[in-house]
Formats: sequence, C-alpha cells, structure tokens
Amino acid sequence: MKPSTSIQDYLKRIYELTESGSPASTNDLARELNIKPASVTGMIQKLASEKPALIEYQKHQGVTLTSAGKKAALEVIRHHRLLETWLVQTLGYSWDEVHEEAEKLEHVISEDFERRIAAALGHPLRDPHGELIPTADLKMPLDDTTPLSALRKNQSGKILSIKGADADLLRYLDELGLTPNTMIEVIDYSPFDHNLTIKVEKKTHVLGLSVTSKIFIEES
Amino acid sequence: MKPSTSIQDYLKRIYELTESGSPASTNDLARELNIKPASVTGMIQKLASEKPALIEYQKHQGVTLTSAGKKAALEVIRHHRLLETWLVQTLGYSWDEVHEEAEKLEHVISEDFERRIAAALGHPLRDPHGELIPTADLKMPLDDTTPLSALRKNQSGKILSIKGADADLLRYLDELGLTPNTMIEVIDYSPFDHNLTIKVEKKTHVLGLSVTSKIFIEES
DNA sequence: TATAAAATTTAGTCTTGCCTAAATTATTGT
DNA sequence: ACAATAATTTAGGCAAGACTAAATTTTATA
Ligand SMILES: [Mn+2]
Ligand SMILES: [Mn+2]
Ligand SMILES: [Mn+2]
Ligand SMILES: [Mn+2]
Repeated sequence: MKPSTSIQDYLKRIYELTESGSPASTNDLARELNIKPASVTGMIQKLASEKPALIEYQKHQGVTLTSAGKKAALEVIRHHRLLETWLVQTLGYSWDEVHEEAEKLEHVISEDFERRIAAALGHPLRDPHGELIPTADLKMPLDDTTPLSALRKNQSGKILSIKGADADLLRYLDELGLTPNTMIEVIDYSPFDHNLTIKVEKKTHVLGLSVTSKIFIEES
Repeated sequence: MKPSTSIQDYLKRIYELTESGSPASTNDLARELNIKPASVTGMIQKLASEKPALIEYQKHQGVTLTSAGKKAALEVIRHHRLLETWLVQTLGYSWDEVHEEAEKLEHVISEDFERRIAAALGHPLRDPHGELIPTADLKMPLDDTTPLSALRKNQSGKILSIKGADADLLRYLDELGLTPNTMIEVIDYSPFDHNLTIKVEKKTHVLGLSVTSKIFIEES
C-alpha cells in the first residue's frame, strides 16, 4: 500500500532531519511539520509498529528510517524534486515559487507521470535549488559538498545547492546572484559573528551564518 | 474555505448528473462515486446544511446544486479538463490515459497553476474528449450538440465530444477514427436494437446504443 | 545532587468520511 | 388498494489524523 499523504510528509522530514546521521527528535519533527509534538508521538508509534516498520524508534531517543521507510521517503523526494524542475522548465515558475505547489503534487502523481516528466526533462540530476534528485531505482546520489559556512578566507568554489524552502531567502540570493553553478570566493571571515565576506561576479557581500549555512559548495 | 477532495468529487458528480435538468438521486450518486448510498445520504445532508448551502435537498427528492455549489463544481471541472488537455499536449498522454491522473491532480493544483497551464495552452475551449472547458470566471459555455443516438438515416455532422471516461470505449473509438472534429454520416438505422450504421472516412461501422449515446454531434 | 526547565509521552477528545444493519418511505405490478 | 420491491434514511461504529491538558522522563543548572 502507498503511504498516506500525512505519512509521506513524515517520512520525508525524517529523511531530511536524519541526513546528518543523528536521529530526528519529536520536537524537531513537530516544528518541521507544523504539527503538535503530542500528535507526532502518536504517528511515530504507529509508523514504528507497521509491518514492515517504516521507522526505528525507542522512547525519548528519536527516530531513524528503516530501509522500507527510506525507500518510501526517497520516492516522495524524487517526485518533489522532479516536479519542481518540471514546473520551472515548462511553466515558468521561479525557484522561490515552486516549492509549495510541488509539496501538494508530490503525493498524487502516478509512477507513469513520474516517468514521463523525468524523460521529458532528460533525466535531470538536480532540481532548481541544486538538490540531488534520487534515481529511478531510489538511490540518493552522493555529493561532495561543504556548507559555505565552513569555508574560510581565500577558499573558493562553486555553489551546488541551496537547502531549505524559504522563499524570501531564495529571492534574496537570486538578487545577489547566488544561484547554483555560480563561482564564489571567500574574502574574509569574522570569527565572532561568523560573517563571511564573499566575492561573486566582481561584487562582494557580507553574509551571516543563517545564510551561509544554507548554501552548499563544491570546493576548488 | 476550499472544499475537501471528497466534497469536490460529490459536487462534480452532482453537476454531471443534473445537467439534464432533473435532480440527482442518492443511488445514482452512490453508483458514480463508488460510495454506499447510506454514506451519500450523510454527505448530502451535510452539504445542504453548510452556510452557504452547496446543494438543495429535500428528503427522498434528490439534489440539485445551489449557485455556490455550481461554482465549486465548475472550478473542479475546469481544473480537470485543463489538466487533461495539458497532459495530452505536453506529456504525450493518449486520450484514454489522462482521466485517472487528472482526477487526482484536479484537487491539489493552485489557482496559479491553473492560470499557467491555461495560458500555456492558449486558453483552450475543449478538452481532449471534446468536452467544453468552463471559463476562468466559471461559466460553462453553451453547446448546440445532439447525441449521435438521436440521428437517423441521411443525417450527418461533426463529432464534437465523447462523454464519459471509459478508457476501453475511447480506445475502441480511436481505432474506428471516431474522434472529435471527425465528420460522420448516418447510413442506416435499425429501429429494434437502435443500431446505427455510420460512414466515417469512406468506412462504415455499425454502432449500438451504448456507443452512440456517448458520442455528441454538431449537425450539418 | 537537587531542582528547574525542556522534551516527550499518555490520556482523552474531535472532525471527516466512510461502513453495515435496520428502519422507513416510495414505487410498482396486480 | 396492497403487497412486494426498490430507494432512501437512520443509527451505530470505525479509522485516520489532528488537538489540549496532564503526566512523565530527560537534561541542564545551581
Ligand atoms: Mn515515484
Ligand atoms: Mn507534501
Ligand atoms: Mn477527483
Ligand atoms: Mn481554479
């Protein structure tokens, strides 16, 4: 059985929150999903007791995905990222507008639809934010990527992706020319506030940690 | 508030069943929606007591749409038909494949998405089955159309539309070349079984009532 | 190491939309 | 007119997925 829209959203968030390696906490999930923590506990318990279980869960210890759960999560993420790519390419959406639409469509498109848009787009590797698109057999490609916040003076590289769906941030970055495939160089670093001064296309900008932690770089 | 997916499907079916003028019965609705009659009664009572009411209802008398209900129905129908048109045009779906996909997408696309596909398609008047697409301000255009089953020997005309979503029928009609905009002529009529012999592109076919009642003609 | 604060879980409730079984109302054939 | 049949409604239940309030557990702090 295909998981419900609700469950698909839980699994997707759990995937994202556990990418770092550590389990996802009830509260983090509640925040990301805009659902009260008590309700999240309920759903977590349900997902852990499905057969096969979609998540691994021990009281108060947070959750991780089982391989069944991971597969279901990657399915949704593939839909989401293909849809975003497709909306931008064929309907002229801008990269800050697509997320909400894809968030709803991802749950209802058929596998046939997925194949058709993937083929029409030429089986793209990344979505409009530079995020990797899981393959048709539901493997997430590997990526050698560093958050911009980890770079220091004189380091440089190419922007690969922007994490997160904050439309305001995306519009801001767009104005500064900070989009995927752009080359940047770190000019300066302020140790106390973690601000980075970077150079992009002859211009310099000072960016705070809330921005630099969302931008991912391929170092050069 | 936007009606739920369930309610949207009820309103759409009620619209279709009441196009003839007579109210839609509980049983007809139950059959069309694949929902048990008892459940339909429950939903009907709910829709009739919303404020504003979406349907008009008197016990045992069937239902009709109020103007609010009709507007909501036309909204869904517009989505459905634009989506079908778009899936055929941009993703190469055939006319017998699109219905199911549109049936799910119609409930989740945004008004922005609707505007974008309408514009991208050049504001089409009809969907791939020849059905009229409600306008952006939610009026259903008028159509001077006759079911093929009402034509008799020597009458002729152009196929405007095929009613209903039966994929097998659509594939069959496709093979015979009976698609919208095709000219046909009635060669013979059998009064007992209501079979019609028609000529299409030099070929003749004998069609029963279950087929001819689904094909709508502009007489010439 | 004892509290205080924060995170998490439990318990109980609500809404939506469906179901079955039983009761009621309408229609039909004689 | 009246029984049989068909259509519809009522009554009672269930599952999903959310919520609030209260209890519990963990973690942080003094
Ligand atoms: Mn898929
Ligand atoms: Mn979603
Ligand atoms: Mn539908
Ligand atoms: Mn609309």
